[in-house]
Amino acid sequence: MGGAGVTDAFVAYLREHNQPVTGQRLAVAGVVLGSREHLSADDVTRLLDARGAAVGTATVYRTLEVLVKSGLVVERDFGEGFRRYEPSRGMPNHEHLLCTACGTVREFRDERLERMTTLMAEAHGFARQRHRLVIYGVCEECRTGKGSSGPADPSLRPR
Amino acid sequence: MGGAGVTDAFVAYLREHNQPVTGQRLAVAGVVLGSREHLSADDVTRLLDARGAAVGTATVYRTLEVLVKSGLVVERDFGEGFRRYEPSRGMPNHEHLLCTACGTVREFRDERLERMTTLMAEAHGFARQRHRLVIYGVCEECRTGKGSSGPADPSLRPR
DNA sequence: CTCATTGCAAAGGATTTGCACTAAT
DNA sequence: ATTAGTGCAAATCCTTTGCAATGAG
Repeated sequence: MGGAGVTDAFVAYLREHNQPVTGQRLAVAGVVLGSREHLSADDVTRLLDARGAAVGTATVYRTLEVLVKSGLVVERDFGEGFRRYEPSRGMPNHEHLLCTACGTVREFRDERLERMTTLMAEAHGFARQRHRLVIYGVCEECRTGKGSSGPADPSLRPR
Repeated sequence: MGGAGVTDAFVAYLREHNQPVTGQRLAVAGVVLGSREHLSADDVTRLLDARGAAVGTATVYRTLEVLVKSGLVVERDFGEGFRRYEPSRGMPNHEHLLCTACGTVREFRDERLERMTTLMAEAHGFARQRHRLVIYGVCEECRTGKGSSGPADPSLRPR
């Protein structure tokens, strides 16, 4: 299946911080770090249920927080009313494209934005910390009617 | 004070749509349309209370919805966990700068972004609908320590 | 008068927290 | 053994909804 030891870095992080390495934490980390999607806390809970390794809601949230603090996962808010989590992979700063029809998220990088937003902030006396760009639109699959290549996992969307 | 008839357009809208023109609606519209801030539903409620014209929470939300539908007000979500509302004024599409220290919002326009985001979306097979750019940073006042020129109204922030 | 709006309180969805219980070290 | 994590349920926060009372046209 692929993701053999995707959680290794997380285990290392926990050990370094003298935090217990529990089965629940490994399960949550495995799901988030092993996914290419931008999962919501609920998505994670559901995937774990489906996988037969149910974890309590509170623990899912608490573990996501630890993952974010470890730097292995990034928290996103696309204005949908809930947060999503994605593994930090290599791509440091990237932008998002959100399909308003199926909810799929595509990411891409554009170096210009980094510099542009810094200049824009300076022009208004702000010391830039970060920026968030989300482009809302309709993906190719939704436009051409092909219900294929979407989120893939049925237990994810629709919400 | 300035805003004599800022709600005229709203009254016209309500009449055109055969909707009752109530005191509460005018009060909410007066606060939102007459403000230069990006108010939350709670800010609106509090401003009305302070103004001695208290309006029920549900009515505030319902009226904000009508204002948004009328096109006179725009709804924003800066990922703070709640929504903000701002009058549509002239500025059609603009970006936001949010001070992570005091919560102040500054807006600005940059024509390039419109075209850029359209191209970015197309490059990934998306039909662009809109975009949202928020630059997070620290405003000049907060950096220089001067607690002046901030949100102005004490009943607004802190939340 | 008649129907839509209002206000209050209950309902909701996402996320957090209190606390007894269980497990990691 | 100790200490921290876990689950469940209760609690929060923002927003929505049900429903009787109220007010606009």
